[in-house]
Amino acid sequence: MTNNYKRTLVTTALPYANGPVHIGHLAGVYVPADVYVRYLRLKGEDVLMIGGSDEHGVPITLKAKKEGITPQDVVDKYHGIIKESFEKFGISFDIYSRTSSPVHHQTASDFFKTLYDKGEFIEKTSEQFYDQEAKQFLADRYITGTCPHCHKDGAYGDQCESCGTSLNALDLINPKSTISGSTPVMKMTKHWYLPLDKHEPFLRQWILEEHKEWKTNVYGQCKSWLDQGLQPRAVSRDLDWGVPVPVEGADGKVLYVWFDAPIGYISATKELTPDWEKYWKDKETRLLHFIGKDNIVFHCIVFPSMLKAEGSFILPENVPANEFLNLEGDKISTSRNWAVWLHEYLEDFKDKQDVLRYVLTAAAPETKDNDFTWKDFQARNNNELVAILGNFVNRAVVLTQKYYEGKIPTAGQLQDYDKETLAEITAIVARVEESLNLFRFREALREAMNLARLGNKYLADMEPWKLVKTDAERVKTIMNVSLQITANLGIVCEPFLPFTAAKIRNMVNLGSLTWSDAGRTDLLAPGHQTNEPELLFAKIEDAEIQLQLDRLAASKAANQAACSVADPAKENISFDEFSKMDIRVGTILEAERVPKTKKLMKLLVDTGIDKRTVVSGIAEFFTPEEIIGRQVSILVNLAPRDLKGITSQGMILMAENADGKLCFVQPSEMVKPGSMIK
RNA sequence: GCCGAGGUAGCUCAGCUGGUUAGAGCGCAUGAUUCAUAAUCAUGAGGUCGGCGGUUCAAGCCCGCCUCUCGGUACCA
Repeated sequence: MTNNYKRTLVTTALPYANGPVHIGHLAGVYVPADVYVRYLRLKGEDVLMIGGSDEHGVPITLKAKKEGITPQDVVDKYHGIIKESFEKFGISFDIYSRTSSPVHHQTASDFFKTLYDKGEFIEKTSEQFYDQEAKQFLADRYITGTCPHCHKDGAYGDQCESCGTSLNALDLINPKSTISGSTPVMKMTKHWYLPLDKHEPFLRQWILEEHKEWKTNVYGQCKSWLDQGLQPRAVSRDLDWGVPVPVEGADGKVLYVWFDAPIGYISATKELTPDWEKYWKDKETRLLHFIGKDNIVFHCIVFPSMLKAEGSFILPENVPANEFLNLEGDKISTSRNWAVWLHEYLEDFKDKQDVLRYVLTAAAPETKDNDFTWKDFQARNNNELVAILGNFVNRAVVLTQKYYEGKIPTAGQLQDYDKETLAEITAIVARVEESLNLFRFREALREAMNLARLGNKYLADMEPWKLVKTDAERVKTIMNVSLQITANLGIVCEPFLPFTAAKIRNMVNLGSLTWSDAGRTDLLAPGHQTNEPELLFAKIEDAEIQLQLDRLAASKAANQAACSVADPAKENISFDEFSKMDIRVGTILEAERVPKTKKLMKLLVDTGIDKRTVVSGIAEFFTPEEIIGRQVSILVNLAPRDLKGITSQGMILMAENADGKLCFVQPSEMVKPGSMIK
């Protein structure tokens, strides 16, 4: 597969510049990509690794507003933190750029223009909220109001953070602009759409027929999207932060962030080399996107459609997407501060980049979500890196110092066991290579560690420390073999543990080697002088782990405290306004789940006035049997509404707990159906 | 509800187009050993392969139903 291509272009998902990078990003994208790229470089292949910060989009403008700074300030801050932490961590980007750069703006703008001129977009005019005071259209996120579902204030136009429901801004009750506080009006606005549906036949052929070798999670996800049918997707929006839409009459419109972000890969390449077209437009280039599973649809469906529509670009050959990494059993969350932040890790664990790289590779979420625990981190460091890898290298080098003042001894006549051991080096290297070619990084790393295991076993079986008293000549051979294994570790570990590999090569005093040197059993010539041994890894004590666990516990406590604070009171209303609501006590006579829904229950309620049908979103918490006969509060004069083809006449009042659980609001003793609640 | 991915030893995972007693690493137990950061090496215990049914001479792998986890999607008056 690899052989048909002359070069490889690796892109890594652009981290969103509204927060630092955490272990989830690393395990899913950057560590595997870096392992792969380092491996290809070692093989002497022509490869570029592209990265950068994704700096546009509404969340960044909101964050800026909240902190009273400009969007540029926000992205400057996080781009700086992210870029620096990647560098220190050893993610070997050829370039780490950003989408606020002039080159990117130009590139994205040109890309849009090309598609525009080719007639690849469709134009649609629709009504959207407009703030008359601020004179601008409002993104969903800029509108706040009362959630139509849980009736809490402070819901955003796209999502209510109280009940977690995704919303349509048009449904918000009492909408307000977060910019001026005024009530927005509806106004017509024009936008351009990429007709994904038009590319569907091509995508089906290209993915479902020609790329059956993609990972099952990626392939399945694509099939799911294609089977559901693709819709045109807006590529522009009314906002003042982003890449301006480069056509007449598009003032105040920018490219939608999903459209400009992947073009960032192209911009960065352009910034890196004048030869960029060779990497993007030559059929002999292999394009690979390293991403997390949340990005599958963009990189397998949307971006390829864009590239295809443009016409001159190549399409990805593979998209090795990973699943998600959890932390101590809970989902990683930037807003809830439930994460291990890279820049903090680098502070807390100085010079232990490879430890985290090792743990994240060994426990990478390659086939399903995985859990990172500090206990596991400690165990893998102490029991694997220290005990197996570090220890073997140390034994080999220390014995060499002790017996030969650090000079490589000459091997004598090889015994069968020596030959078998040397042959095993080659076999291991081949297996590492095979796994890496298939993007199976966990497996590759495990195999690389087998080289150290081989060394430990060889030493234990040969016992040179005993033999040295009776057969000094034989010991020279044993040590020579052990040192050849050590030197090989200096190569094989490079993709996974670059800092460690450099230390090993330094200890045995070898310069840079290539992957083709791996497997050789004469890397170290007799008489070659090695350097003083140094320990590769240090044990990590319980106290250090406890510190991290305490920090997480504190974060959890802070979240719970924030959760337990009741929402502020709503605006005052008059008694008349209250009186308009006709709330009664009713009795549930019948209840059944609405088929094909998760939450809906169809109820027949005796309101005292009549018997009426009400559809309520309570099916997640109650079974029909347990609620029949129960007295409940019901708002009877709410306008009827059709839900799943059933007319709901009224609303059952529910109390919602912080965890989202619902319970009925009912009278403390039985009352006559139809009793007023006032 | 629908679509997709997953549920294999305490933990993290392998198991190719179905084929002898289901594998690895770590952890655990026992033994050996001391060159090495009490590290290493050997041996062993530990699995109703999520559950039930079916196809087959033969199923972890194929089919059906159920269940749990994750993601997408519909849905909360």
